[in-house]
Amino acid sequence: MEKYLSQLNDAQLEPTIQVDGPMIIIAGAGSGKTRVLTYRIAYLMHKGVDSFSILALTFTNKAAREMKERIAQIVGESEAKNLWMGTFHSVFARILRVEGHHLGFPSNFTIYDTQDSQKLLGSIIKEMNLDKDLYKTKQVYSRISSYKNSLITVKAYFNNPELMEADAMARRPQMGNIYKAYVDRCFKAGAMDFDDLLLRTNELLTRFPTVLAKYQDKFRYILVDEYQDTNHSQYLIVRALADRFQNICVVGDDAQSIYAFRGANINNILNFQRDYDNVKLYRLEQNYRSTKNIVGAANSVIDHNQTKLDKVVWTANEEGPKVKVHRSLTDGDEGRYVASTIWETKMNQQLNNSDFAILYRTNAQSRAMEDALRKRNIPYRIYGGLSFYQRKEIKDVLSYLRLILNPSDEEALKRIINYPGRGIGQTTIDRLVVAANGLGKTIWEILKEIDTVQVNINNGTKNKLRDFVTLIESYQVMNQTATAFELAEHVVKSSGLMREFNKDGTPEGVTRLENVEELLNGVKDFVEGQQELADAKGDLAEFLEDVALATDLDNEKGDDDVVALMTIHLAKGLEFNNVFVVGLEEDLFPSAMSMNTRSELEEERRLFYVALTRAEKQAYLTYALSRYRWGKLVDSDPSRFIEEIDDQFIENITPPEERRINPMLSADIFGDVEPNKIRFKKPVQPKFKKKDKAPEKFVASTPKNLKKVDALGKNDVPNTNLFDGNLAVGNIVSHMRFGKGEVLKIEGKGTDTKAEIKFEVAGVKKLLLRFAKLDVIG
DNA sequence: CGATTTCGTTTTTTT
DNA sequence: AACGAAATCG
Repeated sequence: MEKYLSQLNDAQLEPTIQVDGPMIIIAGAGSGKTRVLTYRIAYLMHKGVDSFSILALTFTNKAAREMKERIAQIVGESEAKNLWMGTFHSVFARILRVEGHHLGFPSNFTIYDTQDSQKLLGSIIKEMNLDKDLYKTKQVYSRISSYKNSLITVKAYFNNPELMEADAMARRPQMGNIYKAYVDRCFKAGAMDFDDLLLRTNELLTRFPTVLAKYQDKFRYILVDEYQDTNHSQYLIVRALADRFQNICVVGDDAQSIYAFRGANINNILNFQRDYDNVKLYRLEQNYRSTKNIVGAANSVIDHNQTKLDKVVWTANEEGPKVKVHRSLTDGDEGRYVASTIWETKMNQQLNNSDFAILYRTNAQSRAMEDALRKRNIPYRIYGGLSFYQRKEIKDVLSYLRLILNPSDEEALKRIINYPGRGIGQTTIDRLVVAANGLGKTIWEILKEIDTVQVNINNGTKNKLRDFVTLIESYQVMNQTATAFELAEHVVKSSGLMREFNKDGTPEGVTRLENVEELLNGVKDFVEGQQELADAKGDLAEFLEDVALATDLDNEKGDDDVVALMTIHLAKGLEFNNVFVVGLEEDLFPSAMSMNTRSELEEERRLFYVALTRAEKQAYLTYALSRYRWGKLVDSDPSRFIEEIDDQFIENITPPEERRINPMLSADIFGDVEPNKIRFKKPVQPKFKKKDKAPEKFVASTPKNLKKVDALGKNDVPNTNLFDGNLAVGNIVSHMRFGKGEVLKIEGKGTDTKAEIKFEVAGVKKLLLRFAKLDVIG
């Protein structure tokens, strides 16, 4: 143990060997908090704390797994495996399997994912004959989610006139009734959604003091990582469990709180010292990850936030190269710039692909990056987005497995009762739902009693329903003896799913088949992995739970040498040698949806801070002057976040000519640009005005005003436009792709002159003149 | 009842 | 641009 402790600096050592009492560690980015957490857990065990009585809550399963491995290296495998470690969701799902019966849930309850929940809400809204444009499932879902995360149960909702009024004012007076119906239906289906895993845990601990006492006694030492991103529900669980022994250690960085949109409450970390007595406070402020330039740039940005704890992150690392800022014309160019830079840097510095990450605000941005990387044959992997387990074909297979385990699972049943086609149509399903609701039973129960129950379904269809029941029951019998893998394979082959997937020979169809194959391999791996662990059952239920709570990051093979592409949210906690933060444009990052209030904007800024601080050696910030959004080419201004960085840490590297290393590779987004025609008379450096704008200014002004400020900045650029003045309103022009059109409007000047042109076929387009090659024909 | 086509919506981030 | 839901037809 001594040998490990000697690896820590003084600031890290103190909290590591502080055993008892409440404590908070404010850990700046890259300050070694994971190391402190792991060593602290090892130290607790070293000091005689029983490994069974330590609960460590992490933000991702991957973080938990890695931490466990590191602890195992110190204290040994057999001890480390007794630790309770995982995300809030997975740990409390595990506990609810055991204790859920107190609340009336079966131990094999299903975990509904977002898709399931929204589908159920969709049917409820339909059944209640509500206007689906007014009650959008997504909005209703997020509203209910925020109720749950704030611990507002259905009962609490109806006891709260303010809430009801707020929903009524928003022209959704039926919210409460939808909420009630949704909760009832989930309960009847033996299902919990993500938020229920926390809400029901709270219910359990509140309503059953003996259960609370049991877990208080069990978890004598509690550690919570990423505490700044806990929501109210999680906060209460932690407080309840830690109440008896008060051995609670939370770690976090208020500057990295980026999940307010799903209920995270930054006040949990800001107020921790008020919540417990005699809190010991530790700060980790030395950054070991990044160069001076990166740390300096990140600090200068986060300084613009008002809401924050006092903390000075510094580093003794080398100065390193400055943060590079690069401007492109389009998102396609941006991708090509990133890809070629990765290519060159890799060559020059002998780096691996995995030394690079491309981070973006929205998943949709991955496409341009992907295209560019593929053309350069740079291996990459996209994390997040539609996760593997949410793909249609995978959900189809999983729905069978879910239904076998829990036949009450309404969403699984509805998904597969007629897939592959069995001649059971929507009308039949609707009648089954009506019958089930009317009798207070599940659809499965109605199906089982189809002969006796009063339902308007003809005999032919009834036969089909009986066949379906027989099929599922035969699987249930098999599940008694077979492994999860044997069962899954049998289901895929015998249900007709395989035939269905085989049917179309399109490339997508082949991919689907491969995905199913991969799922089966995954089940196999799982079963084999579980069999190695003596105490695990290796059964279907556990597999499904893993799947329901898995994130894309968790499925990381880890051994691939690939460039990582992901959203900044997903990148939290990770680090890379070289990081590209792309799409730094107003309305994209910061997102247009997040500029209405100061707190939203500050969260965007923290997100940017997280992005920058992922980089060890070199950070690149890129933006494009126009990009395709919603299928249309849209002009954009550079993100205010670039301006907020102190000049001394950044360097503009937009080259005099757009980089088009290999014109053959750059099928341009316009499809009409001849690369050698693009010329600037001189290097066009974006000039960022450095005048320390107060954040208030951004909040007070409307987005429109902000745009003006930025536009002025852009117009400082010398007029280098070759086309300026050559075109007038009313001209008839010809465009290689869009064909003939008439110039409606010309706006802007200099390099940014744009023309609005009405094409005969393609309709009205706005084009950057410097870029679009137009022939004036009249 | 099922297949095909059209229409409309979507892009903020995720356990 | 891309996907899903609804409308339409067989």
